[in-house]
Amino acid sequence: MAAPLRPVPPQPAPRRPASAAPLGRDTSDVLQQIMAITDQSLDEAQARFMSIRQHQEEDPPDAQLLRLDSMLLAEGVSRPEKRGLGAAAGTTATPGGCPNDNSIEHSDYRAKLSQIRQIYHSELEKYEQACREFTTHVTNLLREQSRVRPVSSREMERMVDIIHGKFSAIQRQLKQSTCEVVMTLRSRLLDARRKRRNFSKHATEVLNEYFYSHLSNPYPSEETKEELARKGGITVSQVSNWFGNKRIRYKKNTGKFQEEATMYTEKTSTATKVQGSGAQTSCQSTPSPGSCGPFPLTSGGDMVLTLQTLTFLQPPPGGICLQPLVYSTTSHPTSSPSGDPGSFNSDVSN
DNA sequence: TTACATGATTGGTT
DNA sequence: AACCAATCATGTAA
Repeated sequence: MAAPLRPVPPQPAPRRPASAAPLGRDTSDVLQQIMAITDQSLDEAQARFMSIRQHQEEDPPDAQLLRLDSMLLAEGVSRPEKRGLGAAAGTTATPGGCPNDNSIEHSDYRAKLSQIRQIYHSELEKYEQACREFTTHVTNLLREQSRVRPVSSREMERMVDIIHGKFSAIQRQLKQSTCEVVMTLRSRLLDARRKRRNFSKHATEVLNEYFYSHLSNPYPSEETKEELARKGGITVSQVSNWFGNKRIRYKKNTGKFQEEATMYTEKTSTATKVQGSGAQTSCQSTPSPGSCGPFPLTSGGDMVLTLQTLTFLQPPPGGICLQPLVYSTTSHPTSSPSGDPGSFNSDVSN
């Protein structure tokens, strides 16, 4: 008979508004709805979610909830609207320097984020409303019961607390899964590596021309990098990356690049048919004494060769001499000394 | 689908 | 900070 109300199994509230989602619906439905926004690899996210969820039951929830809240806030999900844009995209740091077209991907990201935000808030709203209704329902029940048995206000409060606890657990799940989805989305849409695009042909030409006409010292100065970046329509970081990759790959397999090298040196050689007198150094700022450029010369470099193409015909025993032994009497601080940037053949000696 | 090319990232070194 | 070397992840041609 007067059975005290048990820690109620969440029953549907009596007067559920038509618009509200069914309260008894499993939260995984909500997860699915949110996750459907991002099209793939969400099984993984969900799996992670599940495992986190298990931990969650052991861990003190408050700290975790705080973390979730702050993350959702940082990602611009918690905030109802606007500023989500800046908050979301603003935190996106692409260390290597982003190509200038990433705003497109960012807008894609923001669009999806906005969808997530909408669903998140509408679900949150539903839960809150359901929670209120259910609390009212239970309170009413207790009041009815109080006619047949004494119901202390303490008991009332306790029941309300229990209900709120249950609902906040559900909300926590919602927050957790939203976080997961946002992270997945971020990594998919904002990770620069995933968006790699090959440079335009023109950019590659610009870079190659410089590289092969400065084989002795393929280390463009900051100014030169900027110039190359401007000409190729890419960023300075991309220029640096490109030269880093190029040097290492050229060094590793000089033979593979012979054809390319010949092509570019011929190209530039036509521009500087005559060089002669100045033996216009390629060996600016030599890092290691006795050798020219970053790729050590094996034999002290007493021979003065100025034909770049010879390099390709005669890879050094060590396999890492990029450049024919070009002697430099005048050593420049870095590449691209006076008037160099732009005219990549200024120190080509052929 | 696979193999190779290539831009970006990372960790270590100088 | 710049660079190297290894590696990752994507683009592309066969």
